[in-house]
Amino acid sequence: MTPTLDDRGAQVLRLVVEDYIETAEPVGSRTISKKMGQVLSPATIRNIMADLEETGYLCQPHTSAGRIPTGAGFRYYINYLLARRELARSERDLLQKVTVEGVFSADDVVRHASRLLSNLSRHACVVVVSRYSHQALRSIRLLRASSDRILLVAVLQGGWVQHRLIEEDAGLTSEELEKISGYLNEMAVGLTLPQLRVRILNEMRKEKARYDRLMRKALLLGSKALADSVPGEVYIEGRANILEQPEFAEDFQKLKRILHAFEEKSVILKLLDAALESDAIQVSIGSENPVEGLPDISVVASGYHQGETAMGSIGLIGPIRMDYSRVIPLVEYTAHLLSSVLEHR
Amino acid sequence: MTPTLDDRGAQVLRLVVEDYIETAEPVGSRTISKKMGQVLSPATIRNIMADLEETGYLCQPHTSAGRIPTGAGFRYYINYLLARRELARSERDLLQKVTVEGVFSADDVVRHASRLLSNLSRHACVVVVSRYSHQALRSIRLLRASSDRILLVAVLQGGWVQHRLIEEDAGLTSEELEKISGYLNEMAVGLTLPQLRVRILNEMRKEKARYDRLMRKALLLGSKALADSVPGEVYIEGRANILEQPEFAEDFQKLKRILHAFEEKSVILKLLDAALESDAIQVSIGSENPVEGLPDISVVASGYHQGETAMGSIGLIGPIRMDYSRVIPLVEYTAHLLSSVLEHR
DNA sequence: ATTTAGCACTCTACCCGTTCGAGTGCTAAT
DNA sequence: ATTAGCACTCGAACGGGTAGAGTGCTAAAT
Repeated sequence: MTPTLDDRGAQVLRLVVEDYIETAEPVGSRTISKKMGQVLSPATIRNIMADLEETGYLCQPHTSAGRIPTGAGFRYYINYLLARRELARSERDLLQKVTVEGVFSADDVVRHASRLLSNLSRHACVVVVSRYSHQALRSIRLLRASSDRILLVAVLQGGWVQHRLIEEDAGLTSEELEKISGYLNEMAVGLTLPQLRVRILNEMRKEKARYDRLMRKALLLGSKALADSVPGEVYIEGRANILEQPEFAEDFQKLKRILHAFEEKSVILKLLDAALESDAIQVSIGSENPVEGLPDISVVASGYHQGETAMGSIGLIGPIRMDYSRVIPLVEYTAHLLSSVLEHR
Repeated sequence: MTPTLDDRGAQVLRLVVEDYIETAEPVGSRTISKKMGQVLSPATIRNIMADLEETGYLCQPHTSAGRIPTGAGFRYYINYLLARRELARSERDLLQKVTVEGVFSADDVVRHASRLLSNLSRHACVVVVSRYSHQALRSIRLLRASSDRILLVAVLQGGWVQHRLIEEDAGLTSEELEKISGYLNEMAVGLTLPQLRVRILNEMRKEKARYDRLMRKALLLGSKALADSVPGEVYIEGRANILEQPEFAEDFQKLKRILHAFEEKSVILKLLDAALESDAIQVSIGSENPVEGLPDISVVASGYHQGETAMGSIGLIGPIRMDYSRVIPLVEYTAHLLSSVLEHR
């Protein structure tokens, strides 16, 4: 889409969108005329609005109501008209404080950030941690968890911690376990989890593995632990903020659909999918978003990364009528912050 | 409260409660008369109902409506009239399968159970894991997490895994770390986390600690890691089920309060508090429940334990109008199941 | 040629009165 | 003690009438 509107049309569109974002009510020509300082009369505005309706940027819920922006209207607004409101110092400080201070695992950091972001924005905040599998291993250790289970703990580049249980049939003494653990660790350091898996499968075929019982055991346990891939995590904070939006208070069906979506990881992943790879902020409005059955919500999301590797994404989920001028810088700043905090771990 | 009702009164109360549970509508005398096989006419039922209203077990939303049970009515029903419906074989099998099968950490087990229970009951399910601090340590290990952070991993009796990061200023070689880890482990096995804390503080005063640098380091790291107590976890599944209840669909304020409560761990903990210590099932109805501002919900919960130690509680949260005859056995069975599964870990 | 005042028109939200039906309480008969 | 009968009450549902917000169109003004 190219900017096809003249100045006046664009300004009216902008004012309509902004008023609608504020009030959630259809906007009339009178209101806009006033906002422009009476430079143009309501009648003129009406003409302009009629044009905007023809172009598809505005629509009327019914004949004698004001106008509300269409999806295309919002899209145009976001692409060409949006004035980014810079974050207040207090907001930046708060976010910085929460993410940087304290000794937390990377999971905790993104969780805290998510919580705070949902509070600041008054929307639901979602964080996806998807790329455990791209992180190099810093160390790996086997511990006895019970008489027939072993716990594998992996510390990844950047403070992520993974652990999983492995069934173990043959009894191993703790010295043997220690030794196995050492073998695995030596093999693993610097590799990602999928790389380690490949390496283990290769080693299993080699000569040496045949003769060293403990090495054989180590490979076996390793391959067991890595058999299925790591799923990643989804954290959602501030779900209840959805309830504060008047558009959902009125339409119970929409509300239900959204809250049900929050219970399904896969749906959330789909919603934030576009933001996963890119660092740029992604805004998907209403029917643009990749999940059918949720045409009424808007997602503002951005990927965050650790060094060169994309690690996941963080985003806000709310009504189409979001305060983008505030929300976009918020998400952007938080994503940057996450990236830079994670870098130094 | 003692059972103060004659047979007829009790039967009518029971039928009113059961009909109300099913329909969420006020129940009229006609309906009850039919349900009793026309043994008594509606007029007679009306008299009985009027009595029940005087006693405080029923009330009318307005003069010409049917009756609905009061809190006291529900309480009487649960205490004296409830016929437990045994679980279907399929339900039991399903629960058993989910909790027993697969190699999962204890956290995963309670999580799965919670998810399934919420699906079976169509209510929101909450699990509290509160008693990490009562579990004896099976092993403890220090791993390097980054150049200036160390990861402490603790495996507790019964498959619970805890890990936390510790800041570490002085550089330690991996051999030294290994040794320190060994010291700590020796000290820790068999103790609970708070016990270990006390022990460490004691050791720090002793002669030996003064002269062995690594031991001193071990104690220091240990005390740092245990400085603050372990918070425990709260998992909630099936929040959206709340939306399916007609009483909340009508009253948006109630709905908001409940969903906001779900975001606050402390509120949830309060709600399940009573169930934490006891193994018996706890039912708290409406205004009985310990959280003010939530007079419209009912909590059915039970503690679960591991061996002799209370580990946490699992419960369902729904409208006062819950199908107790089904829900109570469900929660009870699940709690038992959790206890027995965790025992063998 | 553009803007604007004026006006008729449209549609919704709201209020109000009516009706309908479900359910009650009371009384008198069984 | 029970029940049939009946008058009564109340809320939900329906319909008409009104007020108000906002429109589109037309003709006048700039």
